[in-house]
Amino acid sequence: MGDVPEGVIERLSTYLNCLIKFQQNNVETVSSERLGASCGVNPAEVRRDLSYFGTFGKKGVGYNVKAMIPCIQHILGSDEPHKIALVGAGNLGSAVASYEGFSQHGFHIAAIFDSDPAKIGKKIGGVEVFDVRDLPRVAQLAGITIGIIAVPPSAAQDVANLLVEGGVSVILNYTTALISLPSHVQLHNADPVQQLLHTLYYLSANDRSLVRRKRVGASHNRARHTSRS
Amino acid sequence: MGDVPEGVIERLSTYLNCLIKFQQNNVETVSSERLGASCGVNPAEVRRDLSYFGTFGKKGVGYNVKAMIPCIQHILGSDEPHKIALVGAGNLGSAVASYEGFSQHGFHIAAIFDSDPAKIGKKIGGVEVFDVRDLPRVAQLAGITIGIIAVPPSAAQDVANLLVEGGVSVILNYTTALISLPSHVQLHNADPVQQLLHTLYYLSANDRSLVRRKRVGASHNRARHTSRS
DNA sequence: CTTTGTGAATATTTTCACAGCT
DNA sequence: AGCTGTGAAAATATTCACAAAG
Repeated sequence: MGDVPEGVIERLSTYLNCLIKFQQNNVETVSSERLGASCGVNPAEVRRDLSYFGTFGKKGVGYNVKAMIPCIQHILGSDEPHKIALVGAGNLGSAVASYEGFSQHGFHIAAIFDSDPAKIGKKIGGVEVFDVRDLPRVAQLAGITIGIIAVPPSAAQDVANLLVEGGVSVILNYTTALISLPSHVQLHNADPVQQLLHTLYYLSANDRSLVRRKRVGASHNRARHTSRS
Repeated sequence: MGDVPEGVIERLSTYLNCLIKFQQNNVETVSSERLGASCGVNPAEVRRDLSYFGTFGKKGVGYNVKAMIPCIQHILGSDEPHKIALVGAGNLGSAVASYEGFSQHGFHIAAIFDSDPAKIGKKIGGVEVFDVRDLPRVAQLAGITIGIIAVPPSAAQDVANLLVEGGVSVILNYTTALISLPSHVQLHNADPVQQLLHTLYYLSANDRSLVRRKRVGASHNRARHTSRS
């Protein structure tokens, strides 16, 4: 009953990142050992992760970097273009809008939305700012599939509703607000506070637990990594 | 040999968030069922997660919202203040600097760093911008434990090295760059592209896999959530 | 000799299901 | 009657270890 584990998909996007870096350094082939090392993943896990989708390597040689990249892009779906609606043209919105990394992976900010009349009609990074009330109409018209919420937390749920109405499939939420969504829409929380919070636990030796623990001060140290959200 | 699973810690910060929202709505007690529902987590998992750290609930009643919050804060370590060094005073840096959510959880941006002479010496959100070359010295002096990288990707590794030299324990990386770090420093990647990439896989029906799959078009739909990072 | 792809073994995480407290 | 806390079961995920390929 084993489908592709969620972790596999997360790691795949990490592998893709690494492979792109390898390519930039003119590395032609990588072994699962090398790829794993650069992502903080066990080599056997790299091999199994890839084996869910086919066989990509040459025994005795490894994986061809150049050939691998479009394969993973295809698996993830980043070989097709995806249109983004960015909501919120404030500080954070502007940062996201001016972020160069999107286009490299087929993402395209198609429209920006805000409620501030002073911003509506202007352009940010070459993209027009629309009235947020027009969001559902514009999003549907433009075929937007991804929404990014970069507004104050108090407005986040309203914005989420408009995005759903506009037909998006994925919402990336940069606020601390808790968002409720119909189950066919994916929610991904990217609030920096949330992200920092759970790293704190691993900071100082764990005498934090309020109950006697099994192994105290044990080794949770094999190069702690994280990515996801 | 089972220590506290990493997932538990991630969920804990989600529970905290939910509990704070419940408190704002004057909810006095929550059952694991209710808390779980609002976080997208199975009630039994909520109970087990909490049980790693003690017993917090009353049988037949549930968990006291007000009492629970400081407990989780203590477990995570967010009851103590934490100083942040923010590197990069551009668009993204400014967005992070003006983010109100930090202080609520004991985070405090103690210093901002940039390499642009035009920015050095100015203030952003009341915090002074220092020369990035002074980072190690200033960070050590101020007792900074967390570094946030919000510079162009090409400078990210250099910045990371300076942060390590400055003695930070956690680095939140907002760039696409791959960062190498000594194993005693926690790395957390928060690149929005990475975050979006792996959601794509779940977007359209999965005919993406390059090999025949077991159950095609199966149900991966129990209200897909994400947070971590 | 090197490195893949994968059955089988391990380890971890989640969920069930229920005894026991309030 | 309602809900927690937790053994035991089930489900998932990771890692080992090796046959087969280049």
